[in-house]
Amino acid sequence: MTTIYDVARRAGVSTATVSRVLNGHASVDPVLVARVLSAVRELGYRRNAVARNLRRAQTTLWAVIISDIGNPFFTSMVRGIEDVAQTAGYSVVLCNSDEDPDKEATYIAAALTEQMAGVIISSSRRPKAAQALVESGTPVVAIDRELPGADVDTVLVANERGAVSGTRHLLDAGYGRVACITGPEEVSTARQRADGYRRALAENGIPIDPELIYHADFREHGGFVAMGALLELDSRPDAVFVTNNLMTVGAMECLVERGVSVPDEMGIVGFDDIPWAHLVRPSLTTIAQPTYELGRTAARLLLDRIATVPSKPSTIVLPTDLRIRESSMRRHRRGQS
Amino acid sequence: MTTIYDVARRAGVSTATVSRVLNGHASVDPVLVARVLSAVRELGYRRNAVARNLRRAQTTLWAVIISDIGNPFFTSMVRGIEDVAQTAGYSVVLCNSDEDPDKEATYIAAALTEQMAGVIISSSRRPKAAQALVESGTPVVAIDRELPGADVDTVLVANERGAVSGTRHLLDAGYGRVACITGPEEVSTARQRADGYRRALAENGIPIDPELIYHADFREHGGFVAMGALLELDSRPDAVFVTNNLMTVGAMECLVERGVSVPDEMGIVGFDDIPWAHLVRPSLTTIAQPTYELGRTAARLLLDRIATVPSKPSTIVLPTDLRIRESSMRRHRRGQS
DNA sequence: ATAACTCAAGAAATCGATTTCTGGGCACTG
DNA sequence: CAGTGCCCAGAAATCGATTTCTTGAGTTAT
Repeated sequence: MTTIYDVARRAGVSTATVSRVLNGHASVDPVLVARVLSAVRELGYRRNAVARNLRRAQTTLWAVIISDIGNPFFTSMVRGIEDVAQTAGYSVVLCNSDEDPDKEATYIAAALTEQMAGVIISSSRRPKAAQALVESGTPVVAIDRELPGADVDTVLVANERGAVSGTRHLLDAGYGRVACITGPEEVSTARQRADGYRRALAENGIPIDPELIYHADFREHGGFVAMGALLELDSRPDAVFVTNNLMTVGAMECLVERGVSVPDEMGIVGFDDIPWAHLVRPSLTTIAQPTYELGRTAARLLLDRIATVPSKPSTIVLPTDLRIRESSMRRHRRGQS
Repeated sequence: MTTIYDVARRAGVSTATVSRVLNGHASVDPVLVARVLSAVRELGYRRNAVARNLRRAQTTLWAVIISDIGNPFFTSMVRGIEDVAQTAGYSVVLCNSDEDPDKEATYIAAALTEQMAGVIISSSRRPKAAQALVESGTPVVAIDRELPGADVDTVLVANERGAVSGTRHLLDAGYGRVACITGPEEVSTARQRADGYRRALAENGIPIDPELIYHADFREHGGFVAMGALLELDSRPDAVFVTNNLMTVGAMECLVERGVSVPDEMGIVGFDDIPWAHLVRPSLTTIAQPTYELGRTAARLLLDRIATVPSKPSTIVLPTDLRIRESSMRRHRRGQS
């Protein structure tokens, strides 16, 4: 491995001068610049980023901690983050916590010991580890989910409002008994979307039936199980609002398996679009989120935070978009069960 | 930031002893061990990984370079890699090249300057940059696609064989004029899968019609355009074999838009499963790949390569699995166009 | 013409860990 | 009891860059 010393020797200058040439922080005699640059070229020198990071006490790495890399919602978000990061000269370390607080803590610890330049996190549950992050002074941005107990920059979508629009749409379409499958109570998005569901019912003067609200795990299987449970109820719902994409798919599978026809016997609206929602039959009505934009926004906030430390954390809320497709369009009005 | 010196002072020992305690490389008086550990705890000391990496001349980071983070095939693969990496104490840096050789070169350079412990790469096109990687002695594993001009550990699926099975299946189902939409010629998977298509035709004594082989870009839009072009042919095909998942989706969209009924007017088989293929109507017949296992295997190869440098690179080929669903099951035999 | 100042480049310190080198103390052996 | 080894812990070197400090040459002003 060639080092800066090799370059300095070959160019007949000191390492300080080589460093100055490479970083352009001070003026250097053009003759020496040329000598250094050609020495670099001849030796195929590549500077050791680890040594550099040590001296400068920071890296060009961002940790992005998400809870499920298998969910297209997160990958689209990551892409948005990545695109901004790369143009700003940062690389993204992807950390998949799988909704496991221990795994998440491990990654946060790694971000700290590796001196990462910043962290973008969509936290599962209540992480005490995140406290340490914030206290260490590492720039942090919460994305998609609030970071409980930490005052940091945050990018969210209008969860409650989106949920209201989806639920209201089901009611407007003529469904009378609308259920809700939501995520773990500790997760802010699960709570807010369920709140929106409740508000939409309240606005229509419909009493809330706790039996119709089911907490699952935000995964496909959870949606499947939840849907099954709802179908077993004595007074079965005729529509369901599902608060994330994977659970929506699981619920659909359950309905297909049991031969419940959508949208006639059961209307369904899911929060967050899925790729190819339009190819699924019946095509799925969804509350789409600006996933890519979510990532870009978080990344820009992080850039700002890295550049200028002292300023109050801001929260940005992006709008959702109700995409009406077949799964919520009952063709024949039937007697409500 | 507390350093190892702070810990040493507090424990009344030298930094060497602290290091020995923390790494467990040599025996240390249990009394001192206890003193060091309690000093660590009291100070909340966290070792600086950057300094450590510099001294040890290697990091605990893997670069995973893929060509499309939006493709569920790659994310599932990444998950497999990640799961192995984490249990072995490595973190994964995800690099999304977007099939852009320049972006890819940038990432490879970063992997080099950051002294990453290893690289797993699914290369777009012919990267000269990859040469530098291999020459530098960085352990490299090629995944999904061969790395042209470099002799490295490789994990692939049985592309040609899988393509043969998919094409043969279409012929067996009674389709007479089968087209093929494949990827860029420079990508090994695109070539091998097209080869499989040709072999299946040859085995059935069907002449290859070059008009029926379309090279697109492995993306959704590419599949859409390709399908459109095939439909314009004077003697239109009655089935199509598509060599990746996103292009399959694009082709389906085109067929839906033009009102071509699948599978009656057009049979379709896609390489690589898509999530929710069973919810799409008609459900898609696919040649499924063991994506997660692909990732795990590559990660294990990389671990081996890091542990024991000198050994000949190996190539592992994993099997594919034809999943027959509706899109290739013509219900009524029609006259071939 | 000399003092004060500017500026570029080299020498050396520094970042925070690991690892080699060194020396003192203890045990075992002849 | 002297000599040889061994083991453990501290001192110091080291990784490869950046950055501060120092020096000397050249410039400007009085």
